[in-house]
Amino acid sequence: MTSVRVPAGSPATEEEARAVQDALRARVVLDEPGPPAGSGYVTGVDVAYDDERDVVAAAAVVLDAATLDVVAEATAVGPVPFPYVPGLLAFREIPAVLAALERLPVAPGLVVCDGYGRAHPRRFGLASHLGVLTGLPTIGVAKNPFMFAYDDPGAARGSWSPLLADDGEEVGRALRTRAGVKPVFVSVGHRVSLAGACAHTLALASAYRLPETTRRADALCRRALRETTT
DNA sequence: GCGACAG
DNA sequence: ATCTTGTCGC
Repeated sequence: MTSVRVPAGSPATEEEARAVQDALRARVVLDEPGPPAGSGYVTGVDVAYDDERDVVAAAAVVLDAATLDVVAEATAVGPVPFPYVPGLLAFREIPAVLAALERLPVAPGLVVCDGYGRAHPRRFGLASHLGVLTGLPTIGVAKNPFMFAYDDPGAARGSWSPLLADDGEEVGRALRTRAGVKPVFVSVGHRVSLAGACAHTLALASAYRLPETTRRADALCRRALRETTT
């Protein structure tokens, strides 16, 4: 199991963190369609915590988008760099995720994050942040709607409805990946269109509600956390 | 001021 | 995120 400690260096205050988001937001690229779904590599990233021991473990799992076979995986562990604050999740997860991505032996391709991208109070969620820092195409697939409104999409797999901000902007989509099951909440991160993000999500989530990428990354980071004794 | 609030 | 057993079902 590849594992490495993550370097320190995070905002000292919430105000500082919000300022970082406001500064980096301008670098998000929204006018690229992104790679086509179903081919190339797709990488899932996720993290698990043990606040008692002050440990965060991240995992990055690369899948062949056509077969969903695992191509490569990497993990990284380190101290929890930031408390959980709604809207500032990225500062808690990104240092470890970056370290795990750097340990991969192959280029990640499109990165699927467990959380939001554009669907964020300041339009700069975890997926947007990771995209800007790495330059990679990224999308966010969340299990719960944050502070946005939506109508329940149709019961059929593939049905969707817009995820709307207060000002009426479509910041993402509630996408039904399995018939009759609670939808997932998709938003773009960096260099991918919303339609493309949904196409990737649907291609990755045929057997279960969540994309295979996040399922694999979730299992791996939990295991890495369990096996960490430092 | 009070509550809501991705993971 | 995390605390947490057994159980019903494919």
